[in-house]
Amino acid sequence: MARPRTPLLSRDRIVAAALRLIDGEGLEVLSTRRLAAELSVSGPSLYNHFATKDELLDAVVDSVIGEVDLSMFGRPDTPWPEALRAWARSYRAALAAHPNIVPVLAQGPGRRPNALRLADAVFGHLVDSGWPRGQATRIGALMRYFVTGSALASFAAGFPADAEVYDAADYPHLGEAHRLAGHRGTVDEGAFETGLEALLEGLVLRFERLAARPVR
Amino acid sequence: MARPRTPLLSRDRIVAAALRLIDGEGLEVLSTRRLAAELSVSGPSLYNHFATKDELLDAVVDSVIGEVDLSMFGRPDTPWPEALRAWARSYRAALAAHPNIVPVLAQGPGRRPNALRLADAVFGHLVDSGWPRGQATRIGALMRYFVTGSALASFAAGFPADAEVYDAADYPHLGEAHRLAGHRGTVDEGAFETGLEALLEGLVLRFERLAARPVR
DNA sequence: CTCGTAAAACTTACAGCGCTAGTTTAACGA
DNA sequence: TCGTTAAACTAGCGCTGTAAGTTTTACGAG
Repeated sequence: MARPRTPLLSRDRIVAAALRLIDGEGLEVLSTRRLAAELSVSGPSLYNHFATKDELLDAVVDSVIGEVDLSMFGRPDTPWPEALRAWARSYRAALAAHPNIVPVLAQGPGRRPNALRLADAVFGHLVDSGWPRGQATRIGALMRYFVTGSALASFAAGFPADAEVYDAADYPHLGEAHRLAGHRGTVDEGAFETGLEALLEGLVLRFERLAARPVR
Repeated sequence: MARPRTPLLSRDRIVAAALRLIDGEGLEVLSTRRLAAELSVSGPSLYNHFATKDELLDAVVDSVIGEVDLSMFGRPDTPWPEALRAWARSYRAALAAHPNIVPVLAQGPGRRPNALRLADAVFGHLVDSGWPRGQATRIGALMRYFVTGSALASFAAGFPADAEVYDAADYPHLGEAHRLAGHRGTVDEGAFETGLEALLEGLVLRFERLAARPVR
């Protein structure tokens, strides 16, 4: 077939179909052929819209980043610790809604539009709140480390559910670790919330120390 | 050729060669054929030692985790904040020494021997220091989130070096972001250290609050 | 020592992968 | 109208992980 009268594909259509496939069946299922079949076209047709499969995956990642709520940064009266907390939760929720794309998201450069928009919002609010620019940059970075790390893989699932794995000679403190996998949601969520609160508390202390001496 | 008189391969040899190849040329270069060629054998021979390529990669990951220094947890007189700090730095350094395998490491379950040994050491030291077991579990998890997140991708490299990308209408606060990529090392390292200190400070506050009320 | 079994190497081959090159037709603008 | 560009298809390439079959060696039981 030659060029159709009405376009069969668009970047948005392709991205949405790819995300649906990845969410529904996993990242490794996303081949160009499989995705094309979902869109009732042939594999190479995708290359009319994306130069490489990686470019397509970048666009999928950016659409997920676009789901992160940034509204808390648009309210100058919202204290930065509260804004960071709300944002980190929204960020993690967006990633949790699409766990299968997170490995790509966590690894790749963040340089696409929604990622830059996110960085701009966080950085802007911190600087407006009084953080020096260099520190604000670091906070943007470290929060990304923490949130993407927490969304990437389940900590609890890393422990086999078979109690016999934990030979007391090798792992003297892991006698109860086989129970973790069965509480995966609460363990992982609890760790995220604990870490988030610890980070915020630590940053508040740092901010107060900065406020107690001249801002340069 | 049939079975040789002296073994050509062993799991350790295969893992070491795989890590060398990944470190030297990247993860995507590691095909079974390429790895086999490095070992002067044929691709399918690897399957005598590992059931799948994923199992091989798991073993490579575990060898990297084995490089993390855990000695600070063997000294009961070392305060837990100092032990966590030293460990997090060693953990990140081990990952920084092998950046190309980090995506696999960060994503996969941690259930192999060295990963369990690491978890045992951290958990054990925290519990011995007075942390309740549930909290100690969370701390082990959140530290993993943070360290692997920080080692996974450069934050600074996520910002294009071309200043024209940052249209002030879209990104009003990112006027200087094009400079980040040129300071990649110091930005990323600084963010890690800032986050680590904030985490530890926050956890110290939490520990003191726990100590101020009955331990259950 | 013999013999059956398991193990470790090789070769051949499969199905699937991302992507290129070439062809056909439609859209677009001069 | 016509040349160029764009979007779809087909055929095909080199590469991927891995299965199946063959050959030889190691091992342990009898």
